[in-house]
Amino acid sequence: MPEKSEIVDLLDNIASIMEFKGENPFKVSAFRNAGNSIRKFEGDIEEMAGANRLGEIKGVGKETAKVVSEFMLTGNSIFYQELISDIPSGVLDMFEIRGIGPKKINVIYKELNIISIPGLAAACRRGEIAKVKGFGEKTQAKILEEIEKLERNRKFILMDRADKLSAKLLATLSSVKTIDKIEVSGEVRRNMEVVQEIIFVALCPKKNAAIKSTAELFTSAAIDDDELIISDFPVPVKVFFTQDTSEYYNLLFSTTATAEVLSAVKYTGSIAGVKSEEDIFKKLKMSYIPPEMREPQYFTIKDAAHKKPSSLSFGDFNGLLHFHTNASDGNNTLEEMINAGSKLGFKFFAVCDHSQNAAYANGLTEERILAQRELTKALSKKLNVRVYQGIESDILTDGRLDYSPDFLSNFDFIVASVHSQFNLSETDMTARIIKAVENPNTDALGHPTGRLLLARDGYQLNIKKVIDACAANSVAIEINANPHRLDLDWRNIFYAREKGAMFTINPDAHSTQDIELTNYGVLIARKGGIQKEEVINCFSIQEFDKFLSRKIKRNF
DNA sequence: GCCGTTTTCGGCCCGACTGTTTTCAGTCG
Repeated sequence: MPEKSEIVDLLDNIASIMEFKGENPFKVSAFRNAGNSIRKFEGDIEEMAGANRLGEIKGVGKETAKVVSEFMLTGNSIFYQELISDIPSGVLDMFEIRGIGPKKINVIYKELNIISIPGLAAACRRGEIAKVKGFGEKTQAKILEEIEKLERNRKFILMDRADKLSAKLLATLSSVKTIDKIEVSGEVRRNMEVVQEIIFVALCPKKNAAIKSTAELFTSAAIDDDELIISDFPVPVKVFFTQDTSEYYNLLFSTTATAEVLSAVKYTGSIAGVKSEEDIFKKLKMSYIPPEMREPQYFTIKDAAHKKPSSLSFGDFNGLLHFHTNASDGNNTLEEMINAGSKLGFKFFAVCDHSQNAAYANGLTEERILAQRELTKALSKKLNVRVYQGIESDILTDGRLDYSPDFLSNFDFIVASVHSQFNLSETDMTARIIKAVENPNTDALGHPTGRLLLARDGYQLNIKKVIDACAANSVAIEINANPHRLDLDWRNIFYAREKGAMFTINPDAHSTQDIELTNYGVLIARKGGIQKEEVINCFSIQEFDKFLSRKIKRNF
């Protein structure tokens, strides 16, 4: 049964290809809208399809419902297959290139007869693209740059996908009778934000039998000595087998860290006679380092106290601080978000919808904020939880926050974020963000670099200067827990902690399901050794109130 | 293609940005 995201992708692909073929733009957006409706739909899609009720979802009509139910039943769509039947597959690949869309791809294919990404890259290098009407030198350079980025990024998957895939694989591999013990290793074990291979280490008394029966579970599995390489998934999966306990821990240790770190801890080869990873550290005459901190940056930590492993967990969280509702671009009402958060153990809430400048996200006008403030008061009483009136205020191009200074003091909690004008110079962007951080109304800096992992680089920024400003102004630095962001990058956590900065770990939830994304932020925070005392979400209500009142007396 | 109805046909989100143009098309969020 296809996942919901696969259904949405199918409808999006159909829309793009129709656009490429010059279909009626409204027909195109009908497919795109149907995809959006299904993405936002909270009920059971499978059940709706089974009961022939997909058409009841707003935005899904007769035709789109037909495509979806066929796809769910057969994993295919004849409509889609017919649509792409006369287009070379290499042309379809071009839709992944950022910066060019269906119209430009059409020109590339029809006028230049280019039918693959490598062919397009070659034409760019020969300078042929710049000569075409509607294109130019800059577009040509941009296409080439994006193709190169795409080729690099193709080798990786995001943390959430790796997490789910490795959990599924672990369950499968654990069911192999000849495997006594198996653990995930490598990048997944180090809580890496992007992953290019998934590694397991297996202990098995009958090694060859275990390798053989494991290989049989997969379509494409190659045996290389004591290692199985499985190519059934978006990234390679490697399983290392051993029948020796000491070797098992050596394998776990050596496949967890990179060569750079193994060299830093002077691990030159298997250490005999160990019964655990702790034993290996003892033999290396070092104190234990948890897997997620086994990174080169660990060895640059100046304050010995910061080397302490983090015990931070989802259970430490009291405050759900940066989330959206259907007042701006979220899917759920404030009440639904609070109820869902309460069930997960959150005790106080700061709704942070988009500010008025964010028109694309239905940002709230002053009038609508005042209405939301009444709602927060009513819900506080009704649900018996503390609800703060927050905002994710856009940082305008000149560094001012959205709304007038007078009106800003109406908010209890302000996350300041950049959502526009990404292309400033490093100097201008740094000054812009520092100005926002120095604004006495700002409580937190949202997704500090604006990066989208495997998709878009962060803006040009002197991150250290920004961190300095956050620390100096008691502004919490966000670790945005959305797997596409995971921003602040964990590599900058060490510097931020050194400067005494506070952190806020937020799901940036746009639906009730998103709240649990907080977990990915926790995994990232643990890489930097962050303790719960450094995270404002883990404060008690009293401590959080104290944090809010640290600067100015609010109007509330 | 979907929706809604003043129900079987007409309207469908749009502004910013970029790079290409010489007044605008394509892409993105």
